[in-house]
Amino acid sequence: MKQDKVSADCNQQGGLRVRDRIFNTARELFYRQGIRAVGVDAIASEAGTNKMSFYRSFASKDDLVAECLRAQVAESWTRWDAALAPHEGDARRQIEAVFEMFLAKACSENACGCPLSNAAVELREESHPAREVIREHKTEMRNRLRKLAKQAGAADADALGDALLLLLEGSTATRLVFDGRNGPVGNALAAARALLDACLPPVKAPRKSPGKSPGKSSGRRAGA
Amino acid sequence: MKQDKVSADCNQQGGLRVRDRIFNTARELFYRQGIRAVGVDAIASEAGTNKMSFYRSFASKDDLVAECLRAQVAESWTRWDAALAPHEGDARRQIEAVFEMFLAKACSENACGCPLSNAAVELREESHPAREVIREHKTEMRNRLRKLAKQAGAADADALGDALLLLLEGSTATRLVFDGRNGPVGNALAAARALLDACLPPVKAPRKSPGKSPGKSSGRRAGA
DNA sequence: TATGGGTGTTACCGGTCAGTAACGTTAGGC
DNA sequence: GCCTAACGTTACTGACCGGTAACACCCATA
Repeated sequence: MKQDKVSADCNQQGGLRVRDRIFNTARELFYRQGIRAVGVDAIASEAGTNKMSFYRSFASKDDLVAECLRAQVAESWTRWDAALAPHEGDARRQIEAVFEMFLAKACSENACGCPLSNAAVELREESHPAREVIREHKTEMRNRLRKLAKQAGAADADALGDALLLLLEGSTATRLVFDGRNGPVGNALAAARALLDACLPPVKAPRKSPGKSPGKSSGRRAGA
Repeated sequence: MKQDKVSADCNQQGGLRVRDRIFNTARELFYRQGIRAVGVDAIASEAGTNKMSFYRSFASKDDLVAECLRAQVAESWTRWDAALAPHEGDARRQIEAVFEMFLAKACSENACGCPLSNAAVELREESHPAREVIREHKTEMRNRLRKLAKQAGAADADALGDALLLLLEGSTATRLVFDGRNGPVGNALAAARALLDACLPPVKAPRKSPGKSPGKSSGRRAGA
């Protein structure tokens, strides 16, 4: 009857199936406003449909949440691998590339933290299907950073990997309070470089004199 | 009538006024389960009273939330100052002391992140009275860290201060996913020390040889 | 003894939440 | 033309939410 797609949803996802429209809309709303703050009705109507179609596509809101986070995880690793690819064999450069990619996203205009970390704050019940997704992803992230640190030659690779993880997590977390331009995130890459300089063995060919502050160290430590 | 304090609340706050019992209970519940997950009814009954007494003491739930966070801020600075006091005049040692205090709390058994940062995730509406409290506190924390970095002699004190802030924020944030014993928080202090070693000018009297990994560096860099 | 502040109790309001039932409508493939 | 799957629409449930009204009570103080 009145199912005119005129108003529909402002975002152009006209060609998509209802399920996909709901899914995309949910991800956006969950991220922008928070999971608990967004109701099923709001998702459905924002997606240009209604609650019944919602429940024809998803068993429950909790299931949808978990699925949204799984999609987030997949996209995250896609970006991660894409950042690594150009620097195969140079683990330190790969770490920097991951940081650059990660921080670029964290700094972007409308970013408001990491969807997974935010969900961990909002969904505390251990039984929530999202918690497993979150824990698995963060554990994998930790393992990958530690592995990169090891490949880069760190004496204590686990410690360095964890330090890098803390910087990344801190960067996303602070974006809910500070803006991307003037906030502390702007100094995250320099901090990572300073940490790499401090924890990685010197490289053969010195290129620049070592900077004494994280704000200036962009090359590798020249050697003892 | 049946206002026997027998069952009351399991925590022993029998002598306290209703308002204080509600306040303490709310802080605990908000922190443990999340702000949006805890209703006014739950707070009141857990405090051994009822909703009417709640609204005789607090204008609204939002007001209570803001007041809980303000109390959190006050306690936070008290701990902060107490950590600094024994090391007056030694800014680097003060930074380490702040980290030790902060991380001890973050690592403790039942810790689940920073109440302020968590609230920033849950309460996104810019008009919420809690947001001002959060922003002000995090800004102050950033300023204090930058100031300490400057006093410690960092060439780029703002960058170092921000790096330290990111480590602290990352430490609390990851506690919602990892446990305190085996999680990345365990390497936060070493990371901070490595950063200080890298960014601070060498101290006069060398005490130990500089560690190459954040896991081992506990003294200061010995000199050029 | 009288007063009043702090408190408990019950019942209620309007709104929103997640989730469901029953029924119509549309469009595509056969 | 018919069948089926996808989708829209309306109406509903039961629970919970934040917040309020009205009244009863206890106890300290004056």
